Amino acid sequence: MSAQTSRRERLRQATLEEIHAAARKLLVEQGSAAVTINAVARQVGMSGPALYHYYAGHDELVGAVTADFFRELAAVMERARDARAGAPTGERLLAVCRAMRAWSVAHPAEFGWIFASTISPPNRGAASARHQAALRFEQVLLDLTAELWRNRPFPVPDLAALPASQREQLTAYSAAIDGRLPPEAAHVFLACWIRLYGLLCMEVLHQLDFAYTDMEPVFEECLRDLATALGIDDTQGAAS
Amino acid sequence: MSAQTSRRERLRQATLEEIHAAARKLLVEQGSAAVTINAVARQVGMSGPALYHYYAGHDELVGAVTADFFRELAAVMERARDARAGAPTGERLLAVCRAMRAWSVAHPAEFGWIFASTISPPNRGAASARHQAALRFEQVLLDLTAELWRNRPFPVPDLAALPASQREQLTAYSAAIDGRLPPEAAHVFLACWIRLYGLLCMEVLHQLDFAYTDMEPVFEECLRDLATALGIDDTQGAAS
DNA sequence: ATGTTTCCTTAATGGCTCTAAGCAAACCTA
DNA sequence: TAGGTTTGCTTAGAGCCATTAAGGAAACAT
Repeated sequence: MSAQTSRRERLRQATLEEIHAAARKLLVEQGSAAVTINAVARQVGMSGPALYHYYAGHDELVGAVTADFFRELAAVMERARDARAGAPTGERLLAVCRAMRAWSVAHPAEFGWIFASTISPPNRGAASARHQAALRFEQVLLDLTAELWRNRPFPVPDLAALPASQREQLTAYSAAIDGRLPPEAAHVFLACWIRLYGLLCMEVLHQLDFAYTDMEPVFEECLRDLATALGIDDTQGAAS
Repeated sequence: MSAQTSRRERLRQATLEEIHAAARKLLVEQGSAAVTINAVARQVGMSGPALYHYYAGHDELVGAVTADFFRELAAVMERARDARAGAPTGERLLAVCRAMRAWSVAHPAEFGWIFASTISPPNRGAASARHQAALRFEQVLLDLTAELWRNRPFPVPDLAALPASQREQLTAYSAAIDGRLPPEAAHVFLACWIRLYGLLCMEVLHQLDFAYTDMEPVFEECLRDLATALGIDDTQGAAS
């Protein structure tokens, strides 16, 4: 294993990229069921079982491609954050949320894989690429929220007033994120996360078509709620 | 076609029930992918293509079973509503929400089919059993909310202050439900619906496992928010 | 120059969806 | 009650899929 990437290694990486691109193309153009080992291999120009030199099976291929999507989404969010490097934290957080929605709406099939997939065993482990990518994704929002908390703590509930079960879970989660948010603040963070993510899922999976087809105003409304909960004074107008 | 159910018809119904039960058993015990035409037929005791006498294909079978789940969920909610026939509307509404969660958590695989499924073309039509069942399901919450609105109108936003797109959509939806809620009230109803359904999806699809494993307190918290939004004074304590 | 590793191939097994062809029992009707 | 028709099933088969096995040829390492 040389430190410098060998020719072989470069070729292999190129092939992997080609495989991922083929899988994504099939997903977007023909839906989830069309992403089969055989179809992907055909698209790439090799036949069938050759793909097993790159992935142990269908589930692993799907996991790798899903991790790609996660990374792409995280990258889009990070870019939105970094594009406003000097701006107030709250403004950056809202921009990140909007970037998240923009990507999700523009890539519904990909978002569907990220969210609606039952996570198959090979991708369940904490070491899996899928999980790593999910962490990075979570991190973007967590970082900004922690920054917000440090700069100007937002209102939090009284920890003692919460049910014991919830208190314990929040304490454990606070520890898991190295105490960057105390349990009470983690409570608010998770509540925001739930509303944001939940709304996006409803939109992308078309659960609200019976009433809403254009969800943009609903999303902005949700964002205003979150801004209030996080003590972001929305002096800059919400983009529309 | 006799008005009285013929012997043939009774047998056919019994077979249909057996098929549905077999499909559900496979779903619950071995997951979504195990529900194949062949496996279901094997379970029922007939072999393969016989099932095509009952359903035109895999999608239609899935749609029929999913509609069953929808109906079962709706029935559970209706029962919760009717068990408190004399009680205040708000209390009944909360009971219905809790019943909805109880069923969903107790039947995650079934809920997954209801929610997380991309709705396949044969089940997309407004006349499909799936859609009918979804309507009945929506109805339970809508009825109670409309009753609430008639008895003691809850606070609503100013329609004129909403974006034009949203205003139009709410007006159309209000008309679609025969004006039982005016557009402003429909706005509040839909906001509640989104939070409730969204949270449930996150829970059942395990999107929050990284922080919460016991979501019961989170759900009760959400319910308190909804009660506030709907002007339900929660004098009776929330069951815990 | 030789042995090893890597990448790919074809062959084959067994499962899946779905169509086609056909048999037998149940039903209606005359 | 004898006739044809409808219904419920069967097996056969085409074409897809995932996955394993066996082997060939090129690239690489020494």
